[in-house]
Amino acid sequence: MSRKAPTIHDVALRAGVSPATASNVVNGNRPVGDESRARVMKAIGELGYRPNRLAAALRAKRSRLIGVVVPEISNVFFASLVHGIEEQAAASGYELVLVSSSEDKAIEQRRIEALLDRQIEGLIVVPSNDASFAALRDKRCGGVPPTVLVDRGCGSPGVDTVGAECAAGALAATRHLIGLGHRDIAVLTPWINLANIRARIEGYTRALDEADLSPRARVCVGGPTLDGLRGAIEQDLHRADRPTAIFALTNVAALAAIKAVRALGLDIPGDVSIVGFDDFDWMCALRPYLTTVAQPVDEFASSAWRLLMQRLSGAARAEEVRIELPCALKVRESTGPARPRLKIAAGA
Amino acid sequence: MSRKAPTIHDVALRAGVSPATASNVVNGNRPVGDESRARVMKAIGELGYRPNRLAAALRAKRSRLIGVVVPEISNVFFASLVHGIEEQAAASGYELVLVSSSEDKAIEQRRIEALLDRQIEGLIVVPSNDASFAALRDKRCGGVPPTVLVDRGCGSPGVDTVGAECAAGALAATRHLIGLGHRDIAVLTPWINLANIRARIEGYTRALDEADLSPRARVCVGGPTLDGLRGAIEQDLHRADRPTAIFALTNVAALAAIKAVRALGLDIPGDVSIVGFDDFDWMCALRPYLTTVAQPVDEFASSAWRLLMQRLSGAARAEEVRIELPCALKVRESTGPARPRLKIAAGA
DNA sequence: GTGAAAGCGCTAACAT
DNA sequence: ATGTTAGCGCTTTCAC
Repeated sequence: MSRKAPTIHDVALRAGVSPATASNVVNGNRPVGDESRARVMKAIGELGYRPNRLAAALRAKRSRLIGVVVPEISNVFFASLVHGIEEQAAASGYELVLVSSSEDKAIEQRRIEALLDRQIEGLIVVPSNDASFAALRDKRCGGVPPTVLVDRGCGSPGVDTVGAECAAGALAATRHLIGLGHRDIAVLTPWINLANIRARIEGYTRALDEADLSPRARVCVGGPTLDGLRGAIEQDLHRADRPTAIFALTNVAALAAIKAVRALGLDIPGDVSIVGFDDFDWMCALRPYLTTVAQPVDEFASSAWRLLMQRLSGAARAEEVRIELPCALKVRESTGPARPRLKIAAGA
Repeated sequence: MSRKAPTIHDVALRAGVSPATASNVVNGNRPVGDESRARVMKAIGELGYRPNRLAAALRAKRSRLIGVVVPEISNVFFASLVHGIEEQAAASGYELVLVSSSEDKAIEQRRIEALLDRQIEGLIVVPSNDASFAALRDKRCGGVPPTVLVDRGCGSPGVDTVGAECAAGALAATRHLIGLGHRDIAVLTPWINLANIRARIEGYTRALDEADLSPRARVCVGGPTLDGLRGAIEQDLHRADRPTAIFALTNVAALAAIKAVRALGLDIPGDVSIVGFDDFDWMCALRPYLTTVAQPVDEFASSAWRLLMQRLSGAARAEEVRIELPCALKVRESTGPARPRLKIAAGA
């Protein structure tokens, strides 16, 4: 901050070449003679020149900035996703501008506008709702940069999407529970208006159907917060015909289910079996290790990046690409055979 | 992307005012007459004008971009920190450019250079090592923007820092263990060359001293990865005089300790008590709920942001500010009375 | 292979 | 209160 930083002009001056040539050795946009190149390199070293990427971006209309939008950075799932994306970005000479929507549609729109104003070249979004992207596109009349939707909004028309085979994952999980003898299986979910969640519910429903258990389907909706989810499932757990198994459709829902079951003094999986969603280290550290439907989050990140780069390089086909990656059911300790319900001990 | 976006020039033209006036209604830098203001607003609406923040930043030399550097985004602690910072940034009209150092000094330097090239106005860094910032400053000969170091590098000269009272936290944790009758308490840590870690070790050592247990101090160093940490503590656990308690100095170390103890078929806290570091939801979901030293991560974020904004506004004093926030020992279920060691069951 | 010149879109001086 | 002008630092025609 002492005296103002040298510009490419200074470099050119010192090297006795034109700014254009200096620029060309820095960016390799066009061939440069060995003689000139050497002198420019020398000048750069002596001056400690660093290019101003802001100016370069303005002129070249290439910011090499990618906007990343997630509902909640502190959610392990999204944090892992961002981690994966950042790795790719660093390797490709891009930087990430990260914003959070807090699961709020209005905030999301506002934050995305901020990203667009910054001339980001592309967008990777876990939208707060399935219609987010369509809304954005409508408002901007098509003036939206290449975008990839991840985890949510999968299959939206006109945009590349990456997601999991949620229905299949949920089907496997529910079958597992039914195979264990469970007949009262509750689903715990933050909401039901997202397609990926609906797919999970559909998988659940299908499994129930197969076993003629459809009438016993029950879905607890608790909102995005831990407390809300916990409250929702606790209510269900208080009923006389309380579920003997809970299928939590997100990692936060799984946490909520565990806490609720504990709070009632019930045993996992003795009284209540639990299947979660997503798979992270802490889920198999303390007991019981959680049975869960693992989503391939690293592949989410790499697929999303690949798709985005294809769009940016113009190498992509006109139609949207829709990637669906398989989930893996990890059977661990939180699920066990169904047992007859005991009353909750008074005062427990 | 259809036809090129309107510029402030177009707005001015349509409103019948000068670009300067249009700019002034957009930015409120100088007062504008009601008449002109209204016409500019109208033009903006009709054209769907959005300012190009890249150009504005270049001209005004104010990017309103803050660089954030963390060792590992997927680590819950850092993810929570970033979450907190992003909230503040959004509220203050800034955006965050997020990079990860992967705990690697060279990568860190490279990524920070990339941030500086983008003319970020400030830097919030969890450095990969205590000397990172000094190295950066040396290399750039003072050409470094306002910076706040968080979690690590606390007390570094010439830079604002935010951290926890690690020694006190560790002292409390170790006293708790000693009070439970433990005499062989191992520390598990990724490394010992970071000041915050050394402070934790110092707190541990002090507590040992108080109880005349100094000769029994043992520190297992396992590197940053879960597997490395787990391997390190497993070795110690295999010894005949294995520890009856483990004090893990990071959340990853805690996870490693738990996994290692489990793998040996030992009970927590029956055979081995564990105290962790940091506090997150999953730590008190599955059993046993983890006793841990909680760092006030949200306050880390808000303090760091406040400090940075003070520097940016010039409202800060010349000397560096050093903030140390208290930790809280959360006593839960993973710590219990020391019991005589039993042999590890053969074949377990 | 190299240079001269024109701006990217915006805002800060300096006018009035 | 408003307009005019210059130029942030860079890249890119277009010449040679």
